Amino acid sequence: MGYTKTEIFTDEQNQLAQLLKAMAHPARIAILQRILASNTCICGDLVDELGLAQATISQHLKELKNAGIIQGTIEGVSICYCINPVTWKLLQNQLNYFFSSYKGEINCC
Amino acid sequence: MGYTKTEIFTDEQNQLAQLLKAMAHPARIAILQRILASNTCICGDLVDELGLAQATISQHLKELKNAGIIQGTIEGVSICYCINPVTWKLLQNQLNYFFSSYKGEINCC
DNA sequence: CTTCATCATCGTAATTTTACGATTGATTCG
DNA sequence: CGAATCAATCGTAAAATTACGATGATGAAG
Repeated sequence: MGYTKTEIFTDEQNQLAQLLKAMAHPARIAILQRILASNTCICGDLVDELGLAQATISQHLKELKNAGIIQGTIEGVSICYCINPVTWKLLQNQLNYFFSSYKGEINCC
Repeated sequence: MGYTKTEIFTDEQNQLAQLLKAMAHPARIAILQRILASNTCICGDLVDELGLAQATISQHLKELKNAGIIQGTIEGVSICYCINPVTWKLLQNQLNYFFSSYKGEINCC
């Protein structure tokens, strides 16, 4: 064992877990905050701003890209990343749905 | 290496990442959905409903509890879990703040 | 007190994640 | 073309995660 048993869960559960996992690292939170803040896209500035090696940043960007949360386009010699609006909206909706199903603390525990 | 360099990130970034990580597994999503659905708390029903071993469920519950997302109280022979309203609200606020800072797709990429 | 039921913990194996140096690929500039 | 720059990829080591059987602890029931 050691791998996640995705086959016993619903597609929705797996998808939400995958999106959350892609965000669940402080470096990737920082990258997303940076992209959200400077609406214009960024690139290897991250290597200077965060204290991580270029290979590591690239790896984190790849994970965010694989999850569909960000997208990148070539901009001359550098690469420009920004939010993927489709996935972003989807994740937002999933989370809204999730949190809205909490009906407050109804005398339990 | 192989460990996360938490010291180079802000407390907020680390905290949000930790909460998301606690949720970022389909089994834990399923557990939370189950707790949210049946507002009354549950226990080892999860072992029957999800297709995972008892030790595995217990481990997932422990992670959710360590992150402060759920809390459990002893209820006779079984244990009753439910949402920790404080952390739940905190996470919701953090995420709302996060998503609200997205200003739509402004011609980039 | 003994047995049963429920859950936590221990120990362990397989896998994944995190991080980085080194290298490669692509594009711009001189 | 050659040098420089930026980013991806490769290879690898350390650590964390996932899963489960076995065992231990605690309270209920007889």
